This record gives sequence, structure tokens and C-alpha cells, in this order.
Amino acid sequence: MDAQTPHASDDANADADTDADTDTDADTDTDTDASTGSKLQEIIATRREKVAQLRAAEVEPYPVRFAPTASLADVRGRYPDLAPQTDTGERCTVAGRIISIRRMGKLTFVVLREDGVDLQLFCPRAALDEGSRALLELVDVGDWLGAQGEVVATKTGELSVKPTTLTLLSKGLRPLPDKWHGLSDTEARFRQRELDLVVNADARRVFELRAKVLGALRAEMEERGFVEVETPMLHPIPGGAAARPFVTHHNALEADLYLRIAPELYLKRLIAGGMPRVYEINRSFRNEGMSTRHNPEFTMLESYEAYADYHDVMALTESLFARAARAARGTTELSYQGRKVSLAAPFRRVSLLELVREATGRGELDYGTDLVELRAVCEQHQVPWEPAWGPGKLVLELYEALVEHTLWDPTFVMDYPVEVSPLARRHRSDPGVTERFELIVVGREHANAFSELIDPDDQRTRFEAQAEAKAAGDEEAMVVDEAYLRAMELGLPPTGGLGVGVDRLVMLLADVANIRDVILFPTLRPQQQ
RNA sequence: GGGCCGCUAGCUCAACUGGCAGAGCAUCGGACUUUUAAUCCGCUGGUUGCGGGUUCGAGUCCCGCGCGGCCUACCA
Repeated sequence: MDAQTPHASDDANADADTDADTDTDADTDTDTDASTGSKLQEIIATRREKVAQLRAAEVEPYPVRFAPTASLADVRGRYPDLAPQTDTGERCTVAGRIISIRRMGKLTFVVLREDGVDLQLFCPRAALDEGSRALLELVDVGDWLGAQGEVVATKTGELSVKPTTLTLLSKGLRPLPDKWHGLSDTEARFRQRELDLVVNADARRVFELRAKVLGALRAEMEERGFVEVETPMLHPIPGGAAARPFVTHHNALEADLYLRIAPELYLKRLIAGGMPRVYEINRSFRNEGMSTRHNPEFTMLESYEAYADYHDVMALTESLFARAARAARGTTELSYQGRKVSLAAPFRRVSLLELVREATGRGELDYGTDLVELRAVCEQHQVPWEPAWGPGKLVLELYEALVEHTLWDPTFVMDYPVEVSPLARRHRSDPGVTERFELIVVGREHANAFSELIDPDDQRTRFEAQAEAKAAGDEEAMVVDEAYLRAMELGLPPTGGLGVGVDRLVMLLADVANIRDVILFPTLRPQQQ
């Protein structure tokens, strides 16, 4: 009543206009839904008719504001177990979407849902004021409704609000999916995520968990003194990773720009600029294949820390993963797709070469092994190779084909070949490899990190090697980034860098197999009209 | 990109070897003052993803296309 009164008077003048609009809407509706079944059109038409009836009764179906005094969760929290048939004497005003209506003559039960919490409205006709009785006849499942009344428990002990006043907050025109079977069509769940969220508690659960993970990651970084920054997503040249970019065009600049494939180079320019600890959590974009583990836009946490090496970064990574697990699941001891996995530190540390030696049974292999022999080993394991590949790339291919998917428990795979790591510094005691690691969990890469390359001349040489590869047809090879080189020439302190695939971390913690289940609106092929 | 599978009412799903397109829920009408997927009575609802073909007859078989899922390949 407190929220309804002002609308009745405020909108009196506007009613003539809105009535006219309603009529046109009703006429055009059949056009917009002409391609769908007539039952849906009938349902929408019926609901529009109810909108018209409400307006005729001077009830605004789309009011401007409402002031609940309690959330449904508040009410539930205040009375965790009220005895059956109790009247608390406490009045409150609540709101939510109607997810169920059971009309039993002079008594109606309405179930509201708000933020994933359900609460029943116990509505004997006699308790309602006159306007609310009329309104109750015109509400449907899917509408938003406010209710003011007393908190009670029914004969069966169901906690309820027994309203004296009902306020329509928004009239829904489309039906909700089946209340029992829900919405299981995967395409509909991804394209109309709002329906998925209304109906499927699991969907809500995943995205609430995702928010907790992001909060935990930020909290850990903040506590360690890292400053969150935002660097460009529109890049004049793509850099920081080996990937094909999306290209776009800026009209005023008359220039092509690339959606970023990684924030890495900008973040390291900040280190050169004297910000000793920076991180960014945001989207990168890669114009490559899609799968259950790849969405074209995905979220990475990247961090850079002055004076640190990759051993320090491993410790940071362990803390981040363990903290995210505790925030999301309350423990580091998880189960993923039916199999146990522990995110408790320390994680296993092993070199890539060692893993390849084990997998191939060739203990003598290293990056000095003759190319002909390495190619033979590849063929022996059905790993395709290309003539342009050096020993580092061949060993990496063997690792990816034979080992990576077998590493279930968290494993830091260390010391990647220089050839495939153009931004990582050479190992302090073995110049053929870099101080780089990837973190593998449940057979998938979750993080990539290194002691950063800070020697500008070495970096230029590496960029030039990449440029040659690109000229030779490698579409994912990097290009020379002069702006970055200039920043390095200013002087980059020793730096430890980290990139974490946040979507994959959420998949791991939510025990979900498809990346599209952890992204609210995953990329899908556009629907043609 | 390749392979396999799927697409039927608003939602969830049936329909034998090619033989009248159905059910539950929801909607709509009716009864009902303690329900919990309320119950009961009655009704309505379809371009079987789209386009061709075979056939007396196609949801079903064939060809093409669209969209999605899973696996696979590249990547995080």
C-alpha cells in the first residue's frame, strides 16, 4: 500500500497515453512472433489483455519503485523453524518473482522467488484488501509481485507471508519453462541465460561460485600488495601470446586495431614504469577454435612482480589456487568429474624434458638430440611434425601429445624450450631452456608463468625469430613490438609474471565439464532471423 | 576443420518396419479456506528446425542447408 498509492495518482494522467500504446503493441505482437507457435501467441495475447484490464482498473503494471523491508532470505533467516500455525505478529514487505500459484477457491498460495530463495505467500481472500483481491485474479507465474503482511507458519508448517496488500511490480508476458522439468535444452540455456537462471538452481550456483573465486583471487593479490590495473583491449599490434587475433577498425583513426590476445606486454611496461606489483583480471580474445575448454573471449588473471623469479610465482600460484578453492568450496580437497584432486600446496614440480623422457622411455633425450632422431621419436608415437620445427618444438609436441592430459593432480611443468617461449628469460643454469612453467590440473593447462625476459637485446632477437616464423606462415607467431622494446630499454627489473585461466579455474572448482557453463553468455553462432 | 548424435505444442518428452501427430505440466473455462509437482471436471494448443526428393502415403527413408551437443584437432 505504501508503494502503490503514489502510482495510482501519479500515473492517472499518463494512462491515456499508455492505453494507446498497449493497443498498438497488441496488434504488432502477432507480427513479431509470427514464426512461433500460435499457443505462445495466445498466451502472450492473454497476458497483454490482463495488462489492459489492470490499467483499466488504474493499476500500473510497470511501476517505478518498490520498497521491501526484508528480502525473502531475511524472512527465512529470521524464522528458521517456526512451529506450524504460528502468527508472529511481525509485518514485513517482501518482493519476488512468482514461480507458482495454487488457487483453491477462497484461498490462494503463491510462491515468490528472489535471488534464489523461495517464500510462500499464504493468501486467504478475506485477509486481502479489495484491490489486492482483484489483482490476485490477474497475476501469472513469471510476474514480479510485492506483498505486505504478517509472517506466519501454515498448518503444515510452511513459513509464509500472509498479505493484506499485494503490489504488482512487473507483468510478465512470456511463460516460464516447466516448473518441474525446468529448461534442459542446452542451446536455450546459453542463448536465454535469464531463463536458465530463473529455473535452474545449478546455473545460479555456478555463477555465485564464480563471483567467490574472483573475490578470493582479488583478495589474495591485494593482500600481497598488488595493484589492480586496466590496460587496453584495443591493441595496435597483437602481442603477449601466440594466437590469432580478432581484427577491428577504428573509423576516426582510419586504423585497424586488434582485440587483445593477452595483456602481458602492457603490464610489463608498467613494471618498467616503476609499479612493482600489478595485476589485471579481464577478458582476452583469441580468434581460434571453440570447444568445451575454449571460448573466443575468456578471462585471465595476469600478474607481474618486480624482483621475483618463477619459483616465487609458483608459491603465489599455489596460494591463489588454494585460496580460491577454500572460498568456493571451503576446502582444497575437491572432486572433479568423479575423481579426487587436491589443491593443497605444495604442487608437484617437474621439468618438461623429464616428463618426455619418462613418457618415451628415452632417458638420454635432450634439446641437443639430433633432429632426425627426435622426428623418429615423434613418428614412433604418432606425433606429426613439420620440417621447420627445431628440437624444442618437437619435444614440446611430444609432451603435449603424450603427457599433458595425463597430469591430474596439480603439477608445475617447468623449463620450456627457448624456441617456444619468446618472452621468458633463459634458465640461469641451462641456456637452452627458459625459466617458465605451466600449471596442469585435471589434464589441462590452468596457468602459464615465467621469470620474465628483461634483456632488451635478447628480446629483440626473439621477436625477430618470431617475425621470421610469421613470414614463413605461422599465423600465431608474434610480431616485433617496438613500443615494448623501448620500455625494456628503459630498464625492466627482474620480474616474475603469471597468467591464470580464470574460466578453467572456475570449471575445476564448480566441477563443470563445459566452459560454457561457467560463462554467462558464451559465444554462439548468431541466430539468423 | 573432421566424425558421431540431436532438433516434434510455451516447457519436458512419446509416436513399432513408412499408415489418423500424442501425453504430462503450463495456458484457457469451471469446483474448492491449509497447499507443497495441490486435487477434480472440461477445453484449447502443431509449418514435426528449413528446403528439396522417393512414395498411394514421410515426424519416420534419401539429398542439401541451418542451429546445437559430444568427441577430435589448435589454443588458455
